[in-house]
Amino acid sequence: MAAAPQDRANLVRTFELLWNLREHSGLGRKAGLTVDQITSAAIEVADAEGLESFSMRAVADRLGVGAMSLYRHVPGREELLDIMVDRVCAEVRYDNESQGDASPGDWRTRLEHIARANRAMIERHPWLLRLFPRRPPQGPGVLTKYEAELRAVEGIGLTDVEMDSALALLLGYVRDATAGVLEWKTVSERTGQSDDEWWMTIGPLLDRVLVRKRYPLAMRVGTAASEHYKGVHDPEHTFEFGLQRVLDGIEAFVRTERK
Amino acid sequence: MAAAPQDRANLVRTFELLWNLREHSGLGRKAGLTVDQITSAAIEVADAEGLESFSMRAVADRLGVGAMSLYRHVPGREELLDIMVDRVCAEVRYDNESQGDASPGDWRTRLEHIARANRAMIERHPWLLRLFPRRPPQGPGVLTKYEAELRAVEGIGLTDVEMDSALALLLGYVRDATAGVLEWKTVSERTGQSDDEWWMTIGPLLDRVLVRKRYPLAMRVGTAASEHYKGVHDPEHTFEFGLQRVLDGIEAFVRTERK
DNA sequence: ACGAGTTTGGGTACGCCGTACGCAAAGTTA
DNA sequence: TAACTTTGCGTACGGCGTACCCAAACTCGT
Repeated sequence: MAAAPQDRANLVRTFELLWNLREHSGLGRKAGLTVDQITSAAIEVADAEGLESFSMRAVADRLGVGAMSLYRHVPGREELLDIMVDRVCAEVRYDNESQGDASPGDWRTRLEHIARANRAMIERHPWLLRLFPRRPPQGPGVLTKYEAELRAVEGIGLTDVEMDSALALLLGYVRDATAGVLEWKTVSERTGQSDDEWWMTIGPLLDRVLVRKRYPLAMRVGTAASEHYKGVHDPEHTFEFGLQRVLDGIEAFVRTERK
Repeated sequence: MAAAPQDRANLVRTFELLWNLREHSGLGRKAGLTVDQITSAAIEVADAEGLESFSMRAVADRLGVGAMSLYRHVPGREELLDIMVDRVCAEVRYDNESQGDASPGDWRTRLEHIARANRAMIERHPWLLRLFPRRPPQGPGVLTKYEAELRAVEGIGLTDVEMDSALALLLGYVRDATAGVLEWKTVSERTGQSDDEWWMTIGPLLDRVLVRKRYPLAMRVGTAASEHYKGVHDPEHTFEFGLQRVLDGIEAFVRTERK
């Protein structure tokens, strides 16, 4: 539990990697590998195979190099994950709607845009879900994204801490809801079992122990929710439901603070 | 990605374990180990050492048995985690406030109680956070808890799917907010670095790259939020802020549906 | 041109992990 | 006591992160 000086050194080095602060002396053998290449390959592996198949060896294989070569450029696996997070945060852009050209009071539209952009980011890179909770890497990608998100709630009558809390609430919801959508919609990432097969197995078992009588509400609602997700309704609809509830909650607070 | 029959067999076996459906033939050597003992030891290990130190060997060591003995009683690591989840869900009790003896219309108080009970559960067992998103094990603990939570929102004017969505919204918030509290409050579970040490290292680095000018909002709000968490204010306050926003959002919806 | 110095690539190895397999110990039943 | 069933668990395999170390590739001073 003690803080090893090694940890601190890695933290500093990762920070320098994130901000491109390390200058090359010009001496020595030319690097055939860059941090950017490693990061790209790592993201490709995680996107394609999932986090549980993500390993230093897999990343190295994809680059056609030896496993230990990666450690010349990146402190370790955990730090590489931080760099990956910063990179995918950098790829989300709040170009128009969240900026000043929308009416300044229309923060709700801006937050909706932010919510959808974050959901899209997670759907592009589902492994992000397995990384939370995590201390966010303080790189340019994360900070730019955070700054843009703060601009969306700036000047609507919240204190600094409330702005942070409101954003955390919104983005937390997006993570959770997106996780729900991904969990139910597609083949399960970890077990390799599709949702249908899962219900086909578990449903009869539940009947067998007569839990319908002991858990009437759970069975009724569970079935309804399951049907709902299975495609009769749009999973989009469920995401929107919670999103509007969150925004309503923030809106109610903004109004009482302003009055 | 194909569904191995092995997975299905494990699913069935785990279900039988959860519901105590396996009867003993009476023959053969007496079992010196029970699933309950294994589950208890496993929870103790995860509580004490964290999920990253949780391993089959560690659990076996705590029980004073060989590692492979566990596999006589439990299909594998993943299934043991499912059983642990069901167990800790069973230990949360919604005794009084969330039941019918409160006024039937006071669903908001009931949901607050549920939120706090779930937060307490996560704080007792922080490793739960690393398990989401996860298909919930359909055991007695999980189902009892779900049933009780549904009773809190039954009959207030929501459809079945909306009841499920509202609960998912609330519990998702609780997970996220509790993760935030734990992340900032105590020594970090994974890196072994305390939050103070982290800021001591990262703060000067941020200054060095002059990001205060490029990310004015992020720096201002980040500092404010950090001070807030560090103890000037109660972390309880932040949890409550988001909780009330979520409940406001649900309340606004309930009202419009009823009118 | 050439050795010295510096940096990179990566092979080997160690200690973890989950767990398949198979055998010995311990119990019941005939 | 013999046959059978169930449990405990030692051994072993393949995979992981990564410490260590040396050779290859490059620049520079001479």
